[in-house]
Amino acid sequence: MSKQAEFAVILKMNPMFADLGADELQRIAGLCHTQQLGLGEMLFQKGDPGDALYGVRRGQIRIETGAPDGGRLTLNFMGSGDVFGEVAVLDGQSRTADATAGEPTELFVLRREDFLAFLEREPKVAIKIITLLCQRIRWQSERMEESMLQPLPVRLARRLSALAADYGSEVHISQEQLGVFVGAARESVNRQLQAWRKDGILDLQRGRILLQNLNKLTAVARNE
Amino acid sequence: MSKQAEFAVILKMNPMFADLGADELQRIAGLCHTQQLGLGEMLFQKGDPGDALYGVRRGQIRIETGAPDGGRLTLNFMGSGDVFGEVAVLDGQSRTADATAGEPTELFVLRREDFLAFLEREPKVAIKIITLLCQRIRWQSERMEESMLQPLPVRLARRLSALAADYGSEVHISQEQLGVFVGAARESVNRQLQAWRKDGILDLQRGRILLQNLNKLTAVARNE
DNA sequence: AAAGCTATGTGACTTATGACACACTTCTGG
DNA sequence: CCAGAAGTGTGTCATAAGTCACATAGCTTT
Repeated sequence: MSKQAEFAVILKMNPMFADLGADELQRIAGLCHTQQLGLGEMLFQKGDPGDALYGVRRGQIRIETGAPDGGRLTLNFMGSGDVFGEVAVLDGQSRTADATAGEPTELFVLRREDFLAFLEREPKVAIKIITLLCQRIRWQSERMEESMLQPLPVRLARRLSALAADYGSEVHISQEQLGVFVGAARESVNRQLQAWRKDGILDLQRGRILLQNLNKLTAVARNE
Repeated sequence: MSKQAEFAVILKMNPMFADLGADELQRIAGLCHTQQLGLGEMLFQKGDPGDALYGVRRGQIRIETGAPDGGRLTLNFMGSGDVFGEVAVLDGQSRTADATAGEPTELFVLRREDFLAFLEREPKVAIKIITLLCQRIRWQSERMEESMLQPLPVRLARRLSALAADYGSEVHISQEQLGVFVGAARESVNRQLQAWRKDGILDLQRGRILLQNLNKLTAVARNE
């Protein structure tokens, strides 16, 4: 498969582009470049202009930010097939976090100027993008309000389920970072995890959580 | 002033359109119609297709929804100069609340089909709209997460300040509805308001709140 | 292997807020 | 003008979650 075709498939997986037609995606993918990064190499840092969208072809990118205590906190991992910077490519605002390669990595790059020129030539696609952004706005306003008001166990279960979807039943994350993700104190996270461990829903190891009963977890996530 | 020019001014006040040029706004305003509503008449109800954006020329529209207990809850008032349905006009999704006229009302109407046809003819405007939507997405994701985690006094102070900006120092709202706005129990709202009353920040009457020291209130809103 | 750092586990305490109960007040319709 | 509804004020209690303090366990660096 050509690089372009490969990129089109990756874009198709992203909700932001999923509703576009195959031909439109092909033409967007035709605008792409590729870029190599060595282990630990920095892709961009906080404050850099958002001048491109990236798709991970192979390797891993860590999205991280300086923590208040001076340490570093990893906010997210982007693995093969993940797309990030969809918003930046559209509005050009500066990056809000750092991105570095956690492994040797190859990226698809869609530059902002190329994409905007394309949208100007293809207003129908621009309108589809507008529709998708609107959906995202609605989704955000519904979810956020609802989600942050949920009790800790629900937020935690949702986050763990999401991580499990990406990384399988063995989630490699510290309880500290999990606390940052769900906006809770480490101790509270620990207490909830302990309770679930006693119920056999999961098991705990240093820096790792082993999901053993994802069904029960998603039941909690649904808050039923 | 012509109706079109009047509508252009109203649109310009809305952050969604504020960055557009005067000529572009004029042309968008040229697409508008007007509509009259008698007191209590319904503009649309929950579930209706979002086929238009509205600007209030005179009168008042109440955005409300059926409450779980069967009563009705007013989510927002739109007065002269307010614009609503900006997202619906772009994505056509169904309305998420009801809208009825709280007074005899005259509206500017910008129909979805007209606006989309315009955007297709003017891709540069479409791209500006995309940029604005992106800003809104960013603003939402930053604010929401932060905002819902604030303690009640901060959320309450922010909401009151916002209401004061729209309606002046005499805010006509029940403590019950204020509770819905900030996601808190009526009693908690009452206790906080009592505390502020004792500090001379505001005074309370049935169905009304009189802001007497907006500076102190905004200080609380900044959470300093 | 010793030392030391980082992550985890847990108890004690505090605080914010929701839930319930009830009294009191103001408004509104017949 | 009266009855009932709607809005408000307040006390009591329960609970979720943060904070602090400290013990323990597992990696890792000489």
